[in-house]
Amino acid sequence: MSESLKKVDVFQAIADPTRRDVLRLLASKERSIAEITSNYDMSRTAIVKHLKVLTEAGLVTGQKLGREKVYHLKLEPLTEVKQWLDYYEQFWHNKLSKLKFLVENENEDK
Amino acid sequence: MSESLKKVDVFQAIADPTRRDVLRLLASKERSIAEITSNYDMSRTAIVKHLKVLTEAGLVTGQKLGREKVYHLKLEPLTEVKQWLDYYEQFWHNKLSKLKFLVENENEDK
DNA sequence: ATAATATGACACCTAAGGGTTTCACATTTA
DNA sequence: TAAATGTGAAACCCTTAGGTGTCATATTAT
Repeated sequence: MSESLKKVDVFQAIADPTRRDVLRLLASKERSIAEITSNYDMSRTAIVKHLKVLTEAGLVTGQKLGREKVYHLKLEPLTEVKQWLDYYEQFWHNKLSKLKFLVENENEDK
Repeated sequence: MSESLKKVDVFQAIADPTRRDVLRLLASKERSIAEITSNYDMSRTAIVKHLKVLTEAGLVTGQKLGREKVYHLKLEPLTEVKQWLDYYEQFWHNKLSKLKFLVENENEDK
């Protein structure tokens, strides 16, 4: 038993474009709430809510340093997404290469 | 110009557990709406809505055969997810292998 | 022809998601 | 110590998500 207090599903956490963008921001370096917020055209409160979701999904953690709270990225939960994707990769190589060809060359069955 | 009429983001489409499960069902074989519905404790109408979302994300397609409508899986949109994940894999191998070790062996920094 | 089956199309409900503003409090900085 | 900065927390709003039930219609099966 460990790390299982995730209140938010990682798939749900990454469903929102803003949240994916925040992850991208934190990938380069850790940032304070104010710093993150400065990148978006929305209120700090809204960003904090997104950070809460990301935190509960285990994708970020925040620690207080003085008066600011600095968030950094945590990649572990992405393994779940990767594993989920891996399941479909078996079909990928069998079918997708063909399908992709068909799609790119459009309506073959017309 | 092709396939770009996706009204629903693939990340949003896979955010719902039921929808991920429907994808899993369709991975084994194509199924009619009634057949899909029989696997869940919810109304056909609800399932149809999920199928609509999946369709608009490009993850499934349905074709009418007689009086039933048969859905089958389409994997292409998952490439977007895969690419997104790949971006983070650069950190994965650098940091995650270590992190994973730390996590699995719990609180090292205590 | 009739009955059973499968789906389509609505109207409707409730909770949750994503956003806002406002105010209070803690911590720096001048 | 006074002002500025960064955050926490609450109340509120609107739209959408996910679900329901009902009725009509098309297609099989008896």
